[in-house]
Amino acid sequence: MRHNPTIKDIARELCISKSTVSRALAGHPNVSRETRKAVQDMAASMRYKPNYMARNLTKSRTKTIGVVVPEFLNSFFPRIIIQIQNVFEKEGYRVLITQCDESWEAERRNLKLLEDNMVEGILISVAAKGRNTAYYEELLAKGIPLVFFNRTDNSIKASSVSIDDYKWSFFATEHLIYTRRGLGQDVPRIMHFRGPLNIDLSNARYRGYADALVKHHLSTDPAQTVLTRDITRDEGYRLMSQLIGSNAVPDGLFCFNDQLAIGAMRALLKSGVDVPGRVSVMGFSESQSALVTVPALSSVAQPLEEMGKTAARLLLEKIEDPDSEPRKVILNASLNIRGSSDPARDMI
Amino acid sequence: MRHNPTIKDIARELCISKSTVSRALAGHPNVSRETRKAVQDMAASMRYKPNYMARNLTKSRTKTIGVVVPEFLNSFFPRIIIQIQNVFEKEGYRVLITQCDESWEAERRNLKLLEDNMVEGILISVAAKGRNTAYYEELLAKGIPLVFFNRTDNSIKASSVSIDDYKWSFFATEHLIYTRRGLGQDVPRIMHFRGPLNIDLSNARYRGYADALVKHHLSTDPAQTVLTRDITRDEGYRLMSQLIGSNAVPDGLFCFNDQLAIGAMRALLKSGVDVPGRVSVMGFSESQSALVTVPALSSVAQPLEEMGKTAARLLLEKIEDPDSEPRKVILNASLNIRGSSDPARDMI
DNA sequence: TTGAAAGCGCTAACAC
DNA sequence: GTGTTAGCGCTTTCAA
Repeated sequence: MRHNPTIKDIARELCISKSTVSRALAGHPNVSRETRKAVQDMAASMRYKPNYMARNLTKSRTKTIGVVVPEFLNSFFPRIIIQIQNVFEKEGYRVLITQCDESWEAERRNLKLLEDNMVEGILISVAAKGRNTAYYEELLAKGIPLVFFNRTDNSIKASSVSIDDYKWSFFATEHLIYTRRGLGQDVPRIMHFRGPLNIDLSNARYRGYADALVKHHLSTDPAQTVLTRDITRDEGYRLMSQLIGSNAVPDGLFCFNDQLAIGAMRALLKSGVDVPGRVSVMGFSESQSALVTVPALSSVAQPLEEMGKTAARLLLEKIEDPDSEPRKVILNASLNIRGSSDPARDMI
Repeated sequence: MRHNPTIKDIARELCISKSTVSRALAGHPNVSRETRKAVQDMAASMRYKPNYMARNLTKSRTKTIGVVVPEFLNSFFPRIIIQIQNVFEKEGYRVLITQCDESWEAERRNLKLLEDNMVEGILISVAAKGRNTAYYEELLAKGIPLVFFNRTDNSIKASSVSIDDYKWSFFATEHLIYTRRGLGQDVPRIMHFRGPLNIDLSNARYRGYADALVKHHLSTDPAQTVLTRDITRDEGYRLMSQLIGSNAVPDGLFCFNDQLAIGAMRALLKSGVDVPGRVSVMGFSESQSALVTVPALSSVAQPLEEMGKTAARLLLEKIEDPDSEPRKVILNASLNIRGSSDPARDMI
């Protein structure tokens, strides 16, 4: 690294003190107009850049926040992250992004990494495997604010942004029921591929599903709910292949996420089972691929951009006023009905 | 932020000087075994963490590098980024990630942002729209090393990692020719959806395509190559719809990337055109969705993990030895033939 | 083997 | 308005 000009250099050049330079640059009131102008011109001509480390050291701040997501290979989290970055960069913060591949240990390592980097706050969506509740609390106790988004940890007293997973799962399941009944099946058998138990929202989604069945007087046989090992396409494919093998193909399938749904649909198509004619399939969270499958996948769309922005603002709020009360924001969502669940829709 | 313990605190506690503490912690040789032990124990019990800003300020380093990618909604760049992070975190660096949504101006802003953050080096894959060559050179001149990956700027003298886009496009095109000939079409009409002209590799891909046609004595009518406006699914869909409308559906289609290919395939399927029976389609870069379409999409697979690791190491090399010569690394790739191009393959 | 002192670049009292 | 001084937490001569 070459030597960058410092306020000292500017001061020497102008034969004034560095405090004056500092003040002029910081836009302090008590600087004469001429001095300020001179300093600004000199700074520009020397291509001066403030050294943020020195500045932050004196102010004992880092102006850095961290983001922890379970994965970022699907477009879901990247779309949120982009918004987070937008908000924080505007405020002069740096954003450190980490992903943990759904692993509990990696999540912990990431949190530690961010802590070591002295971030002023952390935005997190919890991993599918395992739970770091104790560590979240430790961070909170150390004065590092946490804001949860999408996948929250409800046992923690911290701000969060999410949608009403219960409600939308209820609606999604009802949609499947209505559709199958519309096709003449009065008592459709609707199954659920249920996400990991240690994601709070996966339980909410399950309850939404189950309650919809109850409301419509349908069987809630536990065998209709399959707990998934992973939340990937491969897992969806595997589970549905099993069902096909044991002749237990349902009339409707509501999946924890799109990946599972896409995998399941693929297994069905491969076996020549008609989707949606024979089985209606619904995903959740509207992935990139929902519009790539044939038929296109019905899913619950979340306002990701808003979620990112809101999460960022909640964290900013907490950083600026550490004593502010945590807030739980619930965003709206929507049901995107496509060909995978409803024969009346375009298949492509 | 609460007050973290500093070496001063440790020193006071142990009644020794902070220089000794610093040395003990840094693993300097000239510290007695007992002192070192005492310091380490005390540091552990006080939960001491070095303040990286102070450390970096004294050493006038930032231990931060930046990454600039054109987008990260497709899994392509995230997969590379994960590897970059792995390499650099192991070396104690922070990684700042930025994306520019293919925009030239946003890319420039990102570079500036990274520069303001005093990164010690930048890993970049250039945006589709516009080119910041002059700015790259400015950064290089300022002593900030740049390493290009995937999408390089060949006019810049800097290290880079990529695959041989010409060669693999040539192979991909040959595959289409062989397949169509195998189906009895001696003189197949192979089209190309060509990527943005200001991405160097998009020209390489075009040349590979064109040369394959020449080799096999096929028409290289310019009308067979369509310059795309974007490199998205929508654009692929739009272009193919036009071709269908004007009755100009080709026998084979080689696309700049998977997104275009998927969009094109969708337009074909929507119009009831048989893929691959009537048209063989090939993408490039093996996206997440390649295995979601029906038929599955043939594509050129790149070693993304290796690309990320290699790019990271090249940058590290350059940071540690600024005078080292730039190196251009070409990685191997492979042709993944699936149902979209070859009727002999599984469609699902 | 250890300590004292200077300094990295910047900000913020406190004087004048 | 402006300069002086001290200090953020750490490393690194230079002495002892």
